[in-house]
Amino acid sequence: MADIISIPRQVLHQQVGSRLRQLIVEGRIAPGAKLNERALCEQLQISRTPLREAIKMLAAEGLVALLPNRGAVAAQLSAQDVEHTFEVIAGLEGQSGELAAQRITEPELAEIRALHFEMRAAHARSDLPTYYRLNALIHNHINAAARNPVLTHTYLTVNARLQALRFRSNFDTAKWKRALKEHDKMLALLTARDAAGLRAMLVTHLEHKRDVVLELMRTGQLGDASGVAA
Amino acid sequence: MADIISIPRQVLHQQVGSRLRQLIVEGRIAPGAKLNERALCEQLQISRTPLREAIKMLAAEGLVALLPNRGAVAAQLSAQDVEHTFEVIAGLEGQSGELAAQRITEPELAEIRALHFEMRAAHARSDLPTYYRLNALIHNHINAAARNPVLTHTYLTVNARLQALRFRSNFDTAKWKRALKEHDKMLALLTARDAAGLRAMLVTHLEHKRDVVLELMRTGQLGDASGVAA
DNA sequence: GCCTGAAGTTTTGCATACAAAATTCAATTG
DNA sequence: CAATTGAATTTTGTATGCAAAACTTCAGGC
Repeated sequence: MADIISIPRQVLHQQVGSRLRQLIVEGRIAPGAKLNERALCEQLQISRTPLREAIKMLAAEGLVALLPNRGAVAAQLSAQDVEHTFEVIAGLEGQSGELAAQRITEPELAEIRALHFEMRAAHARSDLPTYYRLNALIHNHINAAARNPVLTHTYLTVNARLQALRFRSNFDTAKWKRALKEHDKMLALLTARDAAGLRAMLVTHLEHKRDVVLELMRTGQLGDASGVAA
Repeated sequence: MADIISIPRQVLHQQVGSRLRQLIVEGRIAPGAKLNERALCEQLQISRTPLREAIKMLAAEGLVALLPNRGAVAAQLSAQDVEHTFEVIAGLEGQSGELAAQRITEPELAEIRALHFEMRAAHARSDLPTYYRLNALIHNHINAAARNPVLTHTYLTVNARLQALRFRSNFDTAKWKRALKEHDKMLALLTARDAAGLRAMLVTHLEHKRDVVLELMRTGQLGDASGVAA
């Protein structure tokens, strides 16, 4: 009999890891910000051991950088890092689209279509947060339809590093419309099970996303949702 | 002035991480084997704190699995895991080949060519260990020529999980010859800067490697270079 | 004979203690 | 007044201690 009463909550370092990951991805710990152990311990009401273990996990994921004898800081991507990361993400999403077109089931496709129209609705309302949420959800659903947990895990890990960047980026109307149009096309290609076409479309889509992010970096408009800890 | 005397050796958990990674990748800690903290502490002459931190890093890399309240075991891939992982590696190597064909310099190409002929020599001598070493080196050099550190890091991380599997796999003469022929082709495509062709060739090459590994798994011939700790 | 289960042992998970490195900051000197 | 040095403080890195969970062993019951 499995777990009637207990709810053996995840071990602490996993919980802490999830929480820290969330804080960094949402930008509440700003890129480059120092992770002060004592401060985080107090905030999270834990001792340093599980905190440090969690930090090591995030370091392996590339979300924080370890400075020997100087602790850890939230990863901060240079323009070059962003280019490199998007190049990898484009490859991963391209592959995931290619596989999804081959493997997706009707119900899965229906769900993505539903999300697609919800996203269009959010666009019509200029509801950016909802748009972002649905956009990410669609990409994740396509990824899931590729039926490859290793691919999904790799994608999520690499993508997490970009999430903090994109989180608050408002982009202009023309580019938003272009992104929408690309999503229309993606849906059509997925419906037609056009694997090569969807791969190409996703790669292009990601290149455009990259350009948007790079431009926001240049003009310094990235979401500094600072105000961490303490 | 930077580091004239000190040599501030890496922090302990990094060293331990590297060592453990090596032990697992080389199969000296067998897949599925338990990582006993006390035993490893004694063997490595360290305390449990840095060891546990190292284990958490390897868990994030996918080299060990964490069992709540039951410690960690070296990752053990099922046939499905192997298929999924090779699918991802094929994508990553394909992309890396595509980029390398666009970005490789003459000296880099010359070095790969040299390694290629060394590898052919090892084949002629039926020197499997040397063949493996050079084979891996060639793939790493192609990867490096893609000039994308994020891609390289992702590739190395995912590939590490397979390394333990391939490490001792002897494969039959026909398949070995086929692999050699594929390498000849790869070199030609790289010389011709045929990006799409090299991508396709690498994907095929990886599919063949996958089939070799899967067959070895089925027939139970995988290198159990067991004999860990103590 | 095999399952059950309870005491003892081991092992893991978290907290704390201690040591070394880095940072801070004020006093001193050029 | 700027720069520098060095003591005080903070912070990180490692070791150890303690409690809870898991495993082992062995006796007893069905």
